[in-house]
Amino acid sequence: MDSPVITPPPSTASQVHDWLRRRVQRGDLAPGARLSETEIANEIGTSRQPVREAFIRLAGDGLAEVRPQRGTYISKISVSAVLSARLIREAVESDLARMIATQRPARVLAAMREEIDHQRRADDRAEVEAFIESDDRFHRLLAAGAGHEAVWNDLERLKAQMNRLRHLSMRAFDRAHTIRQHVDILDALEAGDADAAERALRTHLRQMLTELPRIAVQKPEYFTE
Amino acid sequence: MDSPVITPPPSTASQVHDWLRRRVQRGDLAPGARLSETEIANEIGTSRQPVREAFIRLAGDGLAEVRPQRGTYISKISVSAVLSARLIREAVESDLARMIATQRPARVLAAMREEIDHQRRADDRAEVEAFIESDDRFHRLLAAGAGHEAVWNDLERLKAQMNRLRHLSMRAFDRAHTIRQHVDILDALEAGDADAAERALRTHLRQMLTELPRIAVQKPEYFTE
DNA sequence: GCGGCTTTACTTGTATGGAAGTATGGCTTA
DNA sequence: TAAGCCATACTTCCATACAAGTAAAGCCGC
Repeated sequence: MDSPVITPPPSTASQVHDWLRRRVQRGDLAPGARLSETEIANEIGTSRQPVREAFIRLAGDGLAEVRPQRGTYISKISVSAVLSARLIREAVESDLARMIATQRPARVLAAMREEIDHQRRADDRAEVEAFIESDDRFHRLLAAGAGHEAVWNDLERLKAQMNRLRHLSMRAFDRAHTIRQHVDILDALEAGDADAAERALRTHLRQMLTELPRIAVQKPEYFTE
Repeated sequence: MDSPVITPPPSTASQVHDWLRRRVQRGDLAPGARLSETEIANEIGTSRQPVREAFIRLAGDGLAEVRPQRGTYISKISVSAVLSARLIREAVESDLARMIATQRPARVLAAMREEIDHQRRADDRAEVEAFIESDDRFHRLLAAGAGHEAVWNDLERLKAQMNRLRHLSMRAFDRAHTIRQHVDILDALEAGDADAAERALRTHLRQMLTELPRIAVQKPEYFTE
């Protein structure tokens, strides 16, 4: 019998932290934007302390920088950090794809097919947020299918950097292109062709290498390095 | 002309954080150990607030858990987290090794050879800490050689979990074995044989798969999952 | 002896005031 | 006009007090 998991009621600080993190990832808070303990505290009706602690956690996520006596700012998107994160994802997901190609777990492959359908619908309706979430689930299934779902959580911090970029760059063309590449990956996995799956996956993730410069030129004030 | 990089004086909170993190990684603070804001504050002569903020950062590193109204504890070593971290490292370093094998940057290869000498000396003198540090530098050179040193920083959080295990498991036999495997890797890199380098590296990192169960049985109270 | 309640000593969470550092705009002075 | 000083209005950091929840020891009644 499973024991129920007892979770303590979320503290003010952690709620503020979650709220800020979501806003940063969605691009609602722009890179370089200034935050103020006092201002947010007044806004939500608490003292400065919980807000301050939320800032510390946000800095721990790499999404903000606290400069003593000067102010707290949303981190700009570091080009080199994005490139590193991308390289890591490519390496890890390649290995995961090879594992799946040899095991071909039916339920996971079916779930991936379903996500692709989901992405088609989201694309038709131009629902950007839903598309991104399904895209995330598709890649998460790679880890789950290989029996290493925990890997995905470890990459959370890295993905945070890439997610901000994705919210900036997502266009209708990109979505259609992404779906085609997902199909290529899944076809190779279902065929049990590890080499083809790895190639398709690396191609897919290298897409970002062409998007990054485009966005960096378009919104240079959002980037560093 | 390079401008000097201005770093603000380290705050009390960040100093406490650094201190705690080092102690956790060296195994000085055992997994499951209890921490107290008040106790540490009195010990170092400050108020609870900076200590508390150091706890928050430590929790962000995945090295502690703050349980509201109950206490703060050093995280136990999560078996699944270690396995995930290992899998990620294997995937990433394999790719890095392949890059180096094709480029063969002379200075980096020489530096790696030097680190191996360093490791031999540390092994002779049974200097565990020095050995581990050199081991770290050896692997870091993989990233640097491939022109992606930033990757290594991104893996810092993952390595933190593995480092604690390494401090628990390090024996004279392991050190000698590690050195031999480092030589295998470097030989393959210098020969420009990407496949051999990848094989040697994966073999090396899979060593942990045999060490983990041994330690987990020996000190079960340090582990979860 | 033993189950259950109460007290008490802890824990972390939040509020608030002041200290110290930084940036900015305006004034002074040449 | 322009350079330099200075007051002022911020910022984060730290200290302190109090609030609220937890856990364990001890007492009480049976």
